[in-house]
Amino acid sequence: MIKLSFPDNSIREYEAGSSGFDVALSISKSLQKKALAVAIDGELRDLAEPITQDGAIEIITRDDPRALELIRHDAAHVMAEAVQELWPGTQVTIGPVIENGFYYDFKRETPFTTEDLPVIEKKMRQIIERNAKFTKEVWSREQAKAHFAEQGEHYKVELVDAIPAGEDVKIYRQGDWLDLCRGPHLYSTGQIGQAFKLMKVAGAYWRGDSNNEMLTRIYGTAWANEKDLKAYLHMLEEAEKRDHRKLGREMDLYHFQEEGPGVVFWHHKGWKLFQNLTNYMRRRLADDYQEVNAPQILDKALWETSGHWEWYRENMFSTETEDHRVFAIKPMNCPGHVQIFKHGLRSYRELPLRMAEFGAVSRYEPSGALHGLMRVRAFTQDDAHVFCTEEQLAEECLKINELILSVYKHFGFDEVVVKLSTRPEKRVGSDAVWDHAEEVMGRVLKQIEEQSGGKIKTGILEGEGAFYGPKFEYTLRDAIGREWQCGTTQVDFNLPDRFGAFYVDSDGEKKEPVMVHRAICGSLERFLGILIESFAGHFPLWLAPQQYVVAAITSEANEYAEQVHAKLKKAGLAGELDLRNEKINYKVREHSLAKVPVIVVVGKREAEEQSVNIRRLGSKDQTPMSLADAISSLVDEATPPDLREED
RNA sequence: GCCGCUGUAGCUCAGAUGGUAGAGCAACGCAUUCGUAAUGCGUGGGUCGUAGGUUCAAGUCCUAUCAGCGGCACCA
Repeated sequence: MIKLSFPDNSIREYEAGSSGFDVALSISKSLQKKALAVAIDGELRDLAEPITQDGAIEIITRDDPRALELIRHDAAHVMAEAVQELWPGTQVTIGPVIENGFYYDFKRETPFTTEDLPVIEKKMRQIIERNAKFTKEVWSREQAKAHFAEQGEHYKVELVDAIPAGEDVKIYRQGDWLDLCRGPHLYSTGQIGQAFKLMKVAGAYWRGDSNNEMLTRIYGTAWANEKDLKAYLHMLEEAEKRDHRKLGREMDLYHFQEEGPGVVFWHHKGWKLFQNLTNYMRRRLADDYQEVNAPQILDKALWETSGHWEWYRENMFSTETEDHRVFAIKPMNCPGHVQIFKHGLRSYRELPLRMAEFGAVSRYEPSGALHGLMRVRAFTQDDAHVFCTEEQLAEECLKINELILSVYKHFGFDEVVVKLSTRPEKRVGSDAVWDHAEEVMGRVLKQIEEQSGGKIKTGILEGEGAFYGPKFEYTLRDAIGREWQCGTTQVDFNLPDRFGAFYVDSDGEKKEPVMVHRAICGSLERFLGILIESFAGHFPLWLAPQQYVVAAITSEANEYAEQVHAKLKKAGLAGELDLRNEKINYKVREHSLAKVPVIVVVGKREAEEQSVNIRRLGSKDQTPMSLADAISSLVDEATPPDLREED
C-alpha cells in the first residue's frame, strides 16, 4: 500500500501501482471525468501511470494552469499526426510548448504556406474527435532507431541518439500514430478541446543552428476554453494597434525608405520626442558623468588595435578613400572613449572617470533582423564608459544599476529582468581574471535582487558574455510580450590593455584601469519604439512631442486662440494652433487621431471669459477652466519626473 | 544571412482566366462660421518596387534584383 496526501491535507491509502485515474475515480466519478493528469510531488504525470510510492498528489483538471501545458503539448502532437496524415513522407522533428501555444518543426520538400493551415486545422479537429487514448511505451534504443529509420524519420533517429544514457526511450501512441516523447500527456486527444488555432508558418533551423538545414515550422495557440482563446486573439489585435511602426506613421514621427534600409528619417515630431528623451537623460547624467563626442569615422588601424576588425568586422560599415586609406564608421563608442582617456596623463585621483556620449553608431545588421525602430543599422546609444580601479568596480556596477532602475521607473517600467552573462568560449584574458570578474558581478547581481525586494528578476546566461568580459543585460517587455534588451553593464579587462591606457597610481606606478561599458536605454531608437508601444502613443505630457493644440470653434475666436497659443508657448509648452475653417467636430477627431494629449478648445464664450475648454486624449469630458489655471496645471503636469519636487 | 509571404495614388485597399488603371480617406479649389470624433460640391494626383524577358498586347505570365512583413539565426 502507498500513502497519498491531497491538497486539502487529507491522506489516503491506495494499492501500490494504482494510477491517477484510479485515484480520481476513488474520489468521485465526476472528478475522474474531469481529470487530465496528475501531479505527484509537484511533477506532472500521465493519468494512467502507476503510482508506486508515497507522495503528494494533485488531480489536474482544465482549470489548473498546468493543464495548459499538456493541452498545448498534445495539440502539437495532434498537429504532427494531421500533417503526416495529409502529407505522408513529411518528417517530424520537435514540437514543444511555448508561451501562449506550441509549434512543431517539419521537414517537407515544399514548405507549408498559410493556405495549408485551415486544412491542417480541420484534420486536427477530426483527430481530436476520434478521442484516441495516449498510451506510453518504453522501447529500447535499437528498437526506436530501427523503427524511425524504417519510417524515414531521420531527425527522430538523431533525437533518439541525443537522449542521455540511462534515460528511458519513451514512445507515445495516439490511435495509429506514435511519436518519440518525454511526456506527460493528457488521457486522450479529446481532452485537448477545440480552443486552438494555427497561427503562422515560418522557417526554422534544425536544432536552432544556422549551419543546419532549414525546416518548416507551424505555430499554433491553444487554450483551456474558447473564452481564453478569444481573449488571446483580441489581445493580439490590440497589440497590433499599438505597433510602433503603425503609430510612427500615424503620428508622423519618422519613416524608412528603400534607399536606407534600417536607417531612420526622424520627422519633426519624432525628433522632438527623441530630444525630450535625450534632454531627460542628460539631466540624469549631469552629476556624475562628463559628456564627450568621439569621431564617427576612424582609420581601420584603430579598429585592429581594439579587436573590432577581427571580432566584429562583418557588422562594420567601412569605406576606402581616393588615397587608399580604409576607414570604418564606428559600430561602438568604446575605442573613441579610450582615446580621450589616453590623451594626457591620468591620475588615480580622477577615478572613477565616467565618460558619456550619445553616440551614433552604425552596424551592418543582417537584413532579416531589421524591425522598425527596434532593430536598425544606425542608432544612438546612451553610452558611457567608466574607467575605475578594481576596488571601485563593484560599487560602480551598483551605482549604474541604481541609475538604470530609476530611469526605467520614470518611464513606468517596474518589472525588469537582469541577467548575468558569463565567460564565452571565445574570449581574451586569463581564467583568473574571469574568475574574479564573475565573482564580483555575481555578488552585485545578488545585491541587485535583494535591494529590489523581489521586483527585479535575475538570472544567469552561461557563456553569453562579451569576449572581453562578463555583462549584465537589462531586459524590458514590449506591448506584444516580446522582450527587448535595453540596458547593459559590461566589465572589460581587455580594451585598456590593447590600447595601453593607464593612470598613475598613488605610489607613482602606472596602472591599468578597469573599464565598464554601460548603456541605460541601450539604443535610443529602440527605447523610443518600446515607449511608443508601451504608451500606445499616449505619451505623458513631459514626453509628448506635441503637447497641445489650440482649436478655435469659429473665426470669431481666432484672435483669442492666437493669444492662448502664445501664452502656452511662452510658458514652455509645445503645441500648435488650428484656425482652419473646419467644424470643431472635425478638428477634435483629427487631433484625437493624431494623439495630441490636450485639445484646448476656444470659442466666443471662452474669449469673453478669458477661459479655455480642455479635452484630454482618451476622454470625452470637456473641462472648462480659466486660462491662467489651465496654463499652471499644464505646466505642472509637463514637468519631467526627475524635476518634480516630491522626488 | 536562411525559409515563406507581400510590394498598385500620401494612407487603406479593389483590379477572375493577359487587352494599356479604380474607390474611400488625405491634398488642392469654392461654398459653409458650424460648440467637442468626419459639412457639401468640384479638381488634380499613379512610367502598378526596380531591371530584363515572353507576347500583337503585361499591374496581371517568367527570371533576376531591391524593400517590407512573419519566423529562424544574429543582436542594442
